[in-house]
Amino acid sequence: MSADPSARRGIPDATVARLPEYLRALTGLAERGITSVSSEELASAAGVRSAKLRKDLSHLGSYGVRGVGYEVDHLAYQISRELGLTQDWAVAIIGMGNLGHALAAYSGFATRGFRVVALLDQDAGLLGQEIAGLTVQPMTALDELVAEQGLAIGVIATPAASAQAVCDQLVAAGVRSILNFAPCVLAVPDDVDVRKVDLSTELQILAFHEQRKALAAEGSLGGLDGNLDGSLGPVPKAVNR
Amino acid sequence: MSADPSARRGIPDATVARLPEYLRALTGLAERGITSVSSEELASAAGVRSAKLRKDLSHLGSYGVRGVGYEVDHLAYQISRELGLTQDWAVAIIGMGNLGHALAAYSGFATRGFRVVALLDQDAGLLGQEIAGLTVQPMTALDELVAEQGLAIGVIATPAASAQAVCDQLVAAGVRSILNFAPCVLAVPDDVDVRKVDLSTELQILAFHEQRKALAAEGSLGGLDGNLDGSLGPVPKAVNR
DNA sequence: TAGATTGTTAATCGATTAACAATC
DNA sequence: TAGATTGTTAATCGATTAACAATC
Repeated sequence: MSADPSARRGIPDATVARLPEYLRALTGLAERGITSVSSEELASAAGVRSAKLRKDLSHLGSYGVRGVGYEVDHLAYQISRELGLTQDWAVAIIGMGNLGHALAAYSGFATRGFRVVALLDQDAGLLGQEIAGLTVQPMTALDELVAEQGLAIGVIATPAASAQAVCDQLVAAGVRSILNFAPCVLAVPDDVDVRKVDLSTELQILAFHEQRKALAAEGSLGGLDGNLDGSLGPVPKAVNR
Repeated sequence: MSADPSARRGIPDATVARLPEYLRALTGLAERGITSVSSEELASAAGVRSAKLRKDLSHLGSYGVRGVGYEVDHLAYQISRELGLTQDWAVAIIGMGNLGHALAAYSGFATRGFRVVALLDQDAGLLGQEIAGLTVQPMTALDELVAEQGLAIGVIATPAASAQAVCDQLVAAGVRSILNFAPCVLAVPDDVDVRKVDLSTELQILAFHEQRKALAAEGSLGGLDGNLDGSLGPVPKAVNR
């Protein structure tokens, strides 16, 4: 009802998911020396419609100036603050296989706001090994990491078979935010947040649409639309063009 | 209106995004020798409500038996077919840094339905190097890969700065499905599909919720809710518990 | 038949969009 | 003031959910 910041209480999930993209776009503008931006320009940089951008920003407060636009630095700061990036979050990566190894070295994890404080593995063979400047530790180090480093986010990069056990240990140690790269569903208490990144799921979604396109192209070879007659159409003989 | 398979024409995006999880759950059941499953059981394995599962499956057709449930193998096959996994899709990974290297070796990419046929890099220094059984090729190999191997899906694992150029080359070569790991928005024609996997975005979304929890915990120390009086509340002095 | 479970309906909820009054 | 652009409204669209008739 009001536009005041207490409306912050409930920012829609869909909006929260887009804030990082807005922040990235603003950072890019700032680097190019641009100090002011309209919703139209910022939306275009972030790949959304301007109406959606303005609606999203309206959930944070009223940080623009009518007739002028948004001050780049100020808006970036407000979004950072809303996302909780004005502090550093301690992150641990668990599972030092190919993926965990790459994540440890990946710069995406060194973004402002996050600090990788530990690399863990269940395999005794990897312990003590040095990766990206950190020494691989056993899972038993978790309690101490939470108590002394304020570990808040766990990244699971283990095989699916061990992911739930690792997750249980994270939760037992007090970690309440988990990023799961293992291809499986994790069971957690209500107060724990899990986000999942799943490569094969993404590929499968792409495959669905790619198949659609291939079938549509096939159909259009014989006319406007192979199914204008209302039939069920041919058995979809998928092709690799 | 009708339940016939021609309703396949428009499967909601939200449903498509969940099909891979259902398929994974069914594969798991099949491996354990289970041949029949109810919507309640399958939903629980996939981490959704049974009503949502039944609604999702109703978009594919009528593959269950009232009073009995679903035949595991049959349903798995129907979902596979719908997702386009009954054929093999040729995949190329572009950018052989840490992440690309890990993706090349990652088993998630070797899922049934996909075949990594090429690893590409712009850096001449990496060319010829062998990774996971494949030789790193230059970007100029793209046209041939599309023509001769039916390359359909490109995975961009380059730094953000080169992602758009790589994307343009993929599109020019005829690739219409792209999985983007670079932290940037890609501009593509309407007929090209881009899905994005962004590690730092995921972390930032987790940070948002983690901050919420920390503030809620702090607030509840002093009573039921620090803002019952309708004030704007204290300046959120974020803490690392 | 009696019991079980699907597939569908209808209500609810949340997200998107276009339009425009407010206002710099 | 005139021009520009925000923040908000209201309409639309799509997704979720619970309930239940259909039916094995």
